[in-house]
Amino acid sequence: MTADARPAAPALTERQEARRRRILHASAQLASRGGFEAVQMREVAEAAGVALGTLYRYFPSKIHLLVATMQDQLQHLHTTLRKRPPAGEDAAQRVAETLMRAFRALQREPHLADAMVRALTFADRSVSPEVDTVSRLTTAIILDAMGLEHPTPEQLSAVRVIEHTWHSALITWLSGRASIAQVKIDIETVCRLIDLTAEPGRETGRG
Amino acid sequence: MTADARPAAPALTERQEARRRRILHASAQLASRGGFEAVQMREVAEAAGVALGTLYRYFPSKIHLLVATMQDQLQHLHTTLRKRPPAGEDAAQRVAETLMRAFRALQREPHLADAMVRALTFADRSVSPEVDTVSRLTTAIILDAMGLEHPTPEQLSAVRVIEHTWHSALITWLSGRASIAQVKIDIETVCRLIDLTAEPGRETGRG
DNA sequence: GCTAAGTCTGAAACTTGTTCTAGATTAGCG
DNA sequence: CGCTAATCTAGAACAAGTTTCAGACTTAGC
Repeated sequence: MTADARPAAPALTERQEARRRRILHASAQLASRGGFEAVQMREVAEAAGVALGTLYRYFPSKIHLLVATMQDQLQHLHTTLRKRPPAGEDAAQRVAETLMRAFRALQREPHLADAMVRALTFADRSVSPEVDTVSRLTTAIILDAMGLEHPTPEQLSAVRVIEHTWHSALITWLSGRASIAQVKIDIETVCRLIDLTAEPGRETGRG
Repeated sequence: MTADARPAAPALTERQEARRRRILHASAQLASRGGFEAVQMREVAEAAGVALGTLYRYFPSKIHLLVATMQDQLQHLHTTLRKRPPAGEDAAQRVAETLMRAFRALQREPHLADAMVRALTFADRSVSPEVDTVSRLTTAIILDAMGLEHPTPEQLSAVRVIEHTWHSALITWLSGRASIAQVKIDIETVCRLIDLTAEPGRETGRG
């Protein structure tokens, strides 16, 4: 039911788990201040109270660190959303509402959003597993909003396109090339794809 | 009619124009070999036969350089496409065909694609004007394929979403998280939005 | 408690993007 | 031609991500 994040994490000790959390916390904190550039590995290490080498043992690159930070934040969001699910009439509305809620959360911490999203789209192949985890989490959130347990391939395509739009629209907003209103329009526009792929007469069986 | 690229370029001399071209050529060459990482400013400068300081006078950062490289390549593509426009029945087909043609071009130089696309999405506010130019060029290419001179706001939204999908799908392909087939499906999926925004009975007035 | 293996620390070193400087070259102009 | 301002060159210097290493500390097994 729940998406398992780490495939073969070799069981960290308590102190190691604490270190990991301190690192992620420091990362998010620094990112919240000044975005991607403000997350400097030496500063993260110092703020987390670990040596630079240790930081690199936990997260093999700055990109890995920030993608893990995003994973963390997304998990929070997912939990929050499950507590208060979107209330829209049809699937498209609920997905749009969900994404707009996430967007508003990001607007509260635009620098953090900058660091996480830039890392996510800049990641190369060496970060693929971690980026994939983020992607699966995002997919899960969207499917939740749609109220689907067993989506058709067509619906999965629509969800992928929605994710593409979501990431890229965030990028344009973060770099100041699109307004908040424009991001909203883009999200609503792409969500119309959901109506296209909905099989008529087959409503959500969600209780 | 044609999109003007440089707003206030202070009229380069012939030797300067030649230098600029040598730099862009070196950039594309190095990018073709090894992607984003292989474009090292010192190497670009050496390959182009200019001093490092000069390179930075022409392009104030590696990102600026790669975005300019993309601008260059897109201009080629636009010219090519105008010579052999897509032949599909309706607008959605023509746009999908156009993007797939561009995609095949990128597949021939995957490393170059990597460098350009990663730079484009990683660019921060300081590169906004240049990224915007690329975006306008892309929009022009898509509108050409649709055969529209005066798109409605709704249609522009669809085009923006298509661009979002295009960029983000490329990213997933470049980082090995999506197959060529999947990119094709995503493009075709998002192009269905065009049908949604087409006003019935109002066909292209293209001669 | 003792020891071997693994982990963490502190610090230096290396890489590549970026900046800076002093002197040489070039362009435009009288 | 000779002057002046702008541009270009070579190279050092700096910044931040990443790697490396010797020695101190933890952990697990005995």
